[in-house]
Parts: sequence; structure tokens; C-alpha cells
Amino acid sequence: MTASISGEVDAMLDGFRRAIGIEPDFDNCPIRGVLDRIGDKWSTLMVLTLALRPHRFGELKRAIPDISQRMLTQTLRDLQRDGYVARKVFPTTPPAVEYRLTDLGRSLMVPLAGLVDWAVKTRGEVEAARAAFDRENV
Amino acid sequence: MTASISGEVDAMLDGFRRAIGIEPDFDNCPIRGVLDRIGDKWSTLMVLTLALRPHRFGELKRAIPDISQRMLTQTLRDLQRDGYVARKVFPTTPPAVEYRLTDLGRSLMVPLAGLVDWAVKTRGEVEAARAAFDRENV
DNA sequence: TGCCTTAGTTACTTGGAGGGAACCGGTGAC
DNA sequence: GTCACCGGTTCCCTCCAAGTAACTAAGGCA
Repeated sequence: MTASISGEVDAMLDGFRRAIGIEPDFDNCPIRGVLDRIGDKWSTLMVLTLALRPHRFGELKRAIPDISQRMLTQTLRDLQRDGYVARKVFPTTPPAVEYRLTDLGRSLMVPLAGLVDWAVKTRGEVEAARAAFDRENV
Repeated sequence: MTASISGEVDAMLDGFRRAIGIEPDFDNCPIRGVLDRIGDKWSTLMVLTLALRPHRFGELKRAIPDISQRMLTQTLRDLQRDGYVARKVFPTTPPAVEYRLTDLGRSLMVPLAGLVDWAVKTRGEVEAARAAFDRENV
């Protein structure tokens, strides 16, 4: 780990320094906007699943078995509202509805992949840190 | 946006496909572990603040004015437990406690920078999508 | 006639994240 | 003596994300 991890990080920190001064407005913060989505219980899993291929409503329910129907609908609506997911209705009977990632949704996969990659790589370190902490703090 | 965004994404999706089959265990999922941290209200802001420079407890409270003392302590303990933040006590009177990012914590800045960068870049698109959605759905 | 399907919606409930405020120990300054 | 300072801890309360379960529409099928 060098003193400066990467130019990208430095650029972000500059942006962050400015942000603290200029915009202490939490609700309009673009970072908070995406973090709230990333951070909720199902969004990421849903985006990841839809990245594999488009899914119908029932397919998603089967792909993510422990999600409730209520949260499935709500998460899809939220993702759709933000433009990450497109909803296409086929007026058949019974109705068929297909959900697929938009270009915007697919573009989220890039930073998300970075995060997932980091999580997998540092998994062991984090577990070790937790074990050490719990040992020291009875 | 091409058919395949990047090799990294493809690799992640492969990993994800395996994960759905092998490990449907939510609590031990390394992705969920980092997402829960990233997703909570104060962790990211705290990591970003500590990335600027080490801070004392009171400095953090002043840097993030609307955090409660309770959540400041709790978030710091969580970050410390996972090995992202190091806590150093100076046995002076009154006591001084310094918090700084560990190497592991600094390494998180890389994927985090990617996410922040993406959030800033796509901010307009998301806002437009929301406005369009709200217009169509009364 | 009644039961199956898909894709939802609605009402009720609960667990946990987070907020507010009071309290604490040790010490130096007034 | 008591006030302030720092870095917490503790208790209590509130609010919201999420879960559960029942209900819906429109048609196919037996």
C-alpha cells in the first residue's frame, strides 16, 4: 500500500473535500442516493441477477427464493424509477412481464464489480480482524 | 455500452453464478458483509473523512456534525472490528484518541472511489429517469 | 361452476437502526 | 468546591424497512 493509492482516489478525495464545504445536503447527495440503493437488502442481488439475463417476475422470485413478493415488487419499482431496470409487459393471458437492465443499469456493474472483487479478496483479512478484535474485547 | 462491459464484470458474474449455486448463505456472504457496512448511514462518510487525514473523536464529531455521539462511537467500533480503522489512545488528560484508516481501510477507497465516481457521473441520468417515471405514474 | 395461472396490491405487524439526553471518570483551571 | 473538558456509555423512544398473509383481475381449462 503506497502513500497514494491511485489518482482516481485522490480525485475523489478532492471532490469530497469540495462536497463537504459546498453541499452538506444529505438528501441531494448523489453518493447517498446510490448508497441507499446499493445498501438496501435486495437491490444489489436483483441487479446481479438481471445482469445474467432478463427475468420475468416469477423467474426472479424463483432465482431469489427468500425475497417476499412485496419486496420484489417494491425493489423492482425503485430500480425502474431510477432508470436501472426496464419493465416490459406482454399483454398475454396470464400476463407476462419482463425485467431487464438498461444501459444505465449495466454501467453500474462496473463499479459494483470492483466492490465485489474487493470484498472477495479482503474477506480473509476482515475475518481475521474480527476474530482478533473479539479476542481482545472479551 | 457494448455487449460485454468489461472482463472484470464477466469474471464477477461467473463468480456470482457459482455463488448462487454453492453459497445461498446470506449471513456468510462476503458481498453482503461489505454491503451492510457500505450501506449503513455513517460508515462511508466516516471512511471518506478519515481518508483525508487521521481524526480525533471530537474532530470527527465536528467534521460530521449531524451524527449522534452514540452512532459515532458505534460506527467507529464496527469499522475497527472489521479492521478498516485503527484506534490509538494517548493517555493524556483529558484523554486523546486518534482514529486512522488501516491499509485495509485505505484499500477500500479504490472500489469506493469507483462507486462515487459512477454516482457523480450518472447523477443527471438518474434524476431524468426519476422525473420521467413520476410523470408517467401520475 | 370452480380452480389454475401470472403479476401484482393492500393491510397489518415486527425487528432493528438510529436519535436524544443524561450520566461517568479523571484532571486541571478558577 | 465546582466547573469544564474529552471520550465515551446507558437508557429509552421513534420510525421505517421488511415480512406475512390475504386479496385482486383476466382469462384458460376441466
